Amino acid sequence: MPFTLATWNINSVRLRAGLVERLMREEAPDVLCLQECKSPVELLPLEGFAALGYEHVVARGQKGYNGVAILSKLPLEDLGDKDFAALGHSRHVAARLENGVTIHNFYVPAGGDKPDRAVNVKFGQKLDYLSEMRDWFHAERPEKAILVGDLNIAPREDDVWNHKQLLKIVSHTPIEVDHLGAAQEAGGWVDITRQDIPQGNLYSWWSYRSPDWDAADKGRRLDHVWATADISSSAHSSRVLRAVRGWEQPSDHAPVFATFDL
DNA sequence: ATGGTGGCCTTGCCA
Repeated sequence: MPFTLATWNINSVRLRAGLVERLMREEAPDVLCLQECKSPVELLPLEGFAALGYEHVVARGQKGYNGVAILSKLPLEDLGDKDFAALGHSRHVAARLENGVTIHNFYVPAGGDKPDRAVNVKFGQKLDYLSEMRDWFHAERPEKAILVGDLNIAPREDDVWNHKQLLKIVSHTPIEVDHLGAAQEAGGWVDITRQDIPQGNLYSWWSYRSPDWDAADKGRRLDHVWATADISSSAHSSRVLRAVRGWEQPSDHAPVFATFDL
């Protein structure tokens, strides 16, 4: 049974519930993972989602910041959440589909402006968060699992609009890329998006501060779809829906899709 | 080196 999964940093799900519903109507992924919902779970606008067939929800939230949700047409079992780096933030939740596939939905800390933990606590928290992800995956050895989310790191040179210019910019520094790679390696995670689209520049985020984001195209690939090796060969049809970044009152992120034949 | 935009916890904080 093939199923299609999408990940999207929505930057306030209550403000953009209409955009979520539009994506559900037009693209109809079986599972839609959201980050930065910025809402307590009890205030999520779930009625409209359920009316479109997304009746199954596993979410964590808090007022104003962070928040992750898995909205699904398929039944979900809540597998809980982990508070990596003990931040007390809603940045992870996991669920299992009836076919036995586990889905991890992550919103990794952005890390502040200065890439130096001695002067920027948030950068240290980001690195610690990634180290604890690494340790957890090393202990858990995930199988039949998919990891998606806004990982707030663009690891490859062609994941950013200008590699050299961004080497000291948080999201593309070598130490962040190393930490992300260690977490990926520890879980045996395969980068599904790059398995399907191995060549060429690919972005999922364009800053609001860029006056003409589309023409300037100063993007970064911050949003990822990973899978464990045992199911990675069943993945195909990865794509970034860049046009969604151009919708009315958009999120600064575009959704990333993949399909799995399982 | 700086500031640019956007959302919410608002007159600052976070991304």
